[in-house]
Amino acid sequence: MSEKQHFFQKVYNVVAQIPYGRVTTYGAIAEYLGSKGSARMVGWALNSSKNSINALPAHRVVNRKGLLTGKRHFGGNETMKNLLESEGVIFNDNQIANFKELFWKPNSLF
DNA sequence: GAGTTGACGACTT
DNA sequence: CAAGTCGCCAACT
Repeated sequence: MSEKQHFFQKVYNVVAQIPYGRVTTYGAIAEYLGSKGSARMVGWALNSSKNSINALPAHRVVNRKGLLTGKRHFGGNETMKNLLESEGVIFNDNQIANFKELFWKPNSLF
């Protein structure tokens, strides 16, 4: 297992740790991994995860604005938004209204 | 093997 | 304040 895979593995690990009703951002995860600017890799990791047997709560990962940019990868419908709303997340159109409150940072106690 | 894309983010104009 | 550009690194064509 190379260190690159560690990057992906870490993403899986962090995303899996996101508490119910909480959300995080790609950048926060990337930063936690030590590659602050590689938020795209986090997205790639999730993209790979959907192809894997991993059942990651990727719907809890949004961009820094709290926008569901990845909803199109959930089948193109509002599955992502629906799931989050199910967890008590308040939405304003496609943006999380109380994003700041729900923001969960890796390395944070949960 | 080289170029393009991508679930982002921060900086610059 | 809004839009454009660059950087990040791996995967896909």
